[in-house]
Amino acid sequence: MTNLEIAELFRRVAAAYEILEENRFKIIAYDRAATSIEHLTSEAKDLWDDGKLDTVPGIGAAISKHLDELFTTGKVRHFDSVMAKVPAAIFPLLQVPGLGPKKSFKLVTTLRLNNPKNVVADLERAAKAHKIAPIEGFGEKSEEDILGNIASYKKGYIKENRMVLSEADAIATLVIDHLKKSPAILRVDTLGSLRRQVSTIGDIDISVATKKPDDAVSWFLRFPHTKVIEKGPTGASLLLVNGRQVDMRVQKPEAYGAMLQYFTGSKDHNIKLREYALSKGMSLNEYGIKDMRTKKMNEFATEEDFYGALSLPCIAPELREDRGEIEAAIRTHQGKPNGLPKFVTLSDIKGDLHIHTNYDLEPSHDLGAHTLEEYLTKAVNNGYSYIGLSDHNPSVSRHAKNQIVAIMKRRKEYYEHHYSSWIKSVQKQKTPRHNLPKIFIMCEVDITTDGSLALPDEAFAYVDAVVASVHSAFSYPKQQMTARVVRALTSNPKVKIFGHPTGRLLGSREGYELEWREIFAVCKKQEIALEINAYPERLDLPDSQVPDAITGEVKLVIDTDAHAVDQMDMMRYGVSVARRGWAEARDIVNTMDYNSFKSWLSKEV
DNA sequence: GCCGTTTTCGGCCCGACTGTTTTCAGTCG
Repeated sequence: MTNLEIAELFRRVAAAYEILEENRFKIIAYDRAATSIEHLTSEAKDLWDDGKLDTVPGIGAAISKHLDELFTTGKVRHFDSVMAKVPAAIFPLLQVPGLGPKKSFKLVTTLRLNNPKNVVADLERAAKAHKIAPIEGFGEKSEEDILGNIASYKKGYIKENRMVLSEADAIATLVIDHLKKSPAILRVDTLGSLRRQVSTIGDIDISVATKKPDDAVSWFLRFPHTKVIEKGPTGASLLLVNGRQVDMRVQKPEAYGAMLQYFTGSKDHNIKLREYALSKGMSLNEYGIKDMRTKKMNEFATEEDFYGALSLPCIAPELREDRGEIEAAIRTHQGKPNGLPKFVTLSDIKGDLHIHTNYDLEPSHDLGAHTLEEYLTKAVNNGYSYIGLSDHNPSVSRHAKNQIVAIMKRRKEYYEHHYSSWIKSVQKQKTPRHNLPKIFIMCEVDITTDGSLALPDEAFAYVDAVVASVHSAFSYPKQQMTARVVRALTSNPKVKIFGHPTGRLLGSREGYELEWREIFAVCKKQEIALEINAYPERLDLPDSQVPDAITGEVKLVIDTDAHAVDQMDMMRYGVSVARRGWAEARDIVNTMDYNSFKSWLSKEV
């Protein structure tokens, strides 16, 4: 039973309780347990195996006992009996936007929709036949809404096209640049998932501090768009030419901090924060903080002041996911250990170890677009001390073993020769040599289906280190996939990086399944770094798994997988992933200076 | 049903929006 299935089960129990008019806090408890299970980074079953289920927030004695039964027998008699008290056809309806337990129950019972398999289609037919409007509590408008919502349900609204971070970033930058040109606008920030640097973004939300809201809104409306979705005194929404939506909210400077905090979220963070505030006699909302005794509302110009009023240090947006950041902030405030992390920053990064040049080694996958010299120039501009040339290995199907060895030898000579020529030419321009980036001759090697590496042993003499990655057969069962990866990671001591470890592609491919605890243990023992691949469609390791890697004492490396020089600037997205995963500079090997990094890379365990 | 830095009992996030209401219930983020 997967975490998502358990969460779904809890939500159904909560819905059944809601219809049965159970204690509403019990309903909330089940909903929270569902969310909590959903957000876990390891399988609940694994935690149960280890007897660690009681560490999961929202899982107490009662639910824990139910999960015992679930993992032992495959079902929970108590849940079955609760859900049997309500019609089974309500559950599919909960997936339709706008329909919750109460409305679903009313519809199912009044219209006698008994078949859970067809209930959505049956409801649609009933709506078209105008059988919904006469039902008590419904009307013409809600009948119409139900039809519209069923349509969007059928389109799969849940997976509706979210953007990758880089796309959202690019759009937001254009809008922000536009807004900053208005004299009425004093400050501009992103909000929501973009500000928290989540891997995928729905709408772009932007806040503006202004004393002249009307001027700010009308200036915003001058940004090129196809449609004004709404506009009012507090903000406006535009549909852009590319089909994306941008919302802008305005607030006066004196109360700007509370709005920024509220709309940055996440929802879970805000809920936890409001609970904490309440325990101190304060009530939070998007306008400020209300003292429960005096009923006085206090306004805050900045987030620092807002959090400060709660006796907390300002929590970085990347951490606001209710993954323990409020508890950590309390400890920081009290001067206790295990407080908020000392974040890694972009300027801590000293090199990029996963770069593809256009040197043609007749590879298994894509070549890069630029020369070694062009990447070196970019590395100078980015202030790097070193780069790693990690082209894909030569194609195995098109070459004999000795040909591959010859290619790798030739390549090493090519890179060394070109690097020394480049150094000489740059030195003629009077740049001191000690500021120039060094190179590591590496290779991104396929992990083949049986777990061997797609590079002959003899060829390892011509590389400093290897990035091992899976590029095929993504649907192997978990055990087999784990054995395959473990074999690859332990087959040669020059394997130092496990590239894009989950294999996911945002919006198009789920990652493959791995027994992570086993992978972490192997990486720790072999001193192999897990890659945080900064490519926006990858962001892999995912941020949710970074804390587990750190707890498992596994080192991380942030790489861009650049196939062109400009892509080296995607490093910041990888840094965001690390920050969201609470990583500090000491957790990340490419924050080391050249000498330390070189000795780490060349250390053979 | 969960939970604890004023609590192991007595609380439990907050407001907006919508539609059907005539003061509120349900849903959402």
